[in-house]
Amino acid sequence: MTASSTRSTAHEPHYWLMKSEPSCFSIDDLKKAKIAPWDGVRNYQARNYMRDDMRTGDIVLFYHSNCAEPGVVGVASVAGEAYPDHTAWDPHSEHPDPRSTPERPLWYMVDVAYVDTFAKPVTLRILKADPFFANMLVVQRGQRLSIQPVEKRHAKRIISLGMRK
DNA sequence: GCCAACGTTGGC
DNA sequence: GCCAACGTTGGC
Repeated sequence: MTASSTRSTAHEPHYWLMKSEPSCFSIDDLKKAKIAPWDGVRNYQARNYMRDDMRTGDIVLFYHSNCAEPGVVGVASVAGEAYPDHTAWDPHSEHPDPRSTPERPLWYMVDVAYVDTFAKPVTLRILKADPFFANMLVVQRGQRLSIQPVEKRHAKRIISLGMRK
């Protein structure tokens, strides 16, 4: 084990669920963009996941929230490690925060790359109805965190459900 | 549109 | 450090 190997060698990807309101940024928007910064996160826990725990190649379950059929609609991947969210110090952005400056960034983001859109969305209703998913964060009452770690077994099952015609 | 649950703010 | 008030999230 060399000093550089901890981060630079291939590792088991981690799995994440990332929420977006489709009226704001949908999986179709990501498909068109191919790769996009996940900006605007203004929650410390979600920031910490992006800044401290996400690695290039991690798998993202793209979740549509606050819409008619909330649920996982496709797959993306983390395209690079976190960097300062410059929209925070832009007073004209959607989520300005004057506490964050280029010298002392408060908020961070990662780039996310489009991978695939599910043939059939795996809706929150489906997840809640299946005991296999019972301890996923997203099905817990009152869970609002917009970026959540997901167990590999849950991610694998959701992806296989979603890909099924 | 309603509203419960949550995270943050700020007075004390 | 407590906690009430407030703004936000997000399912329904």
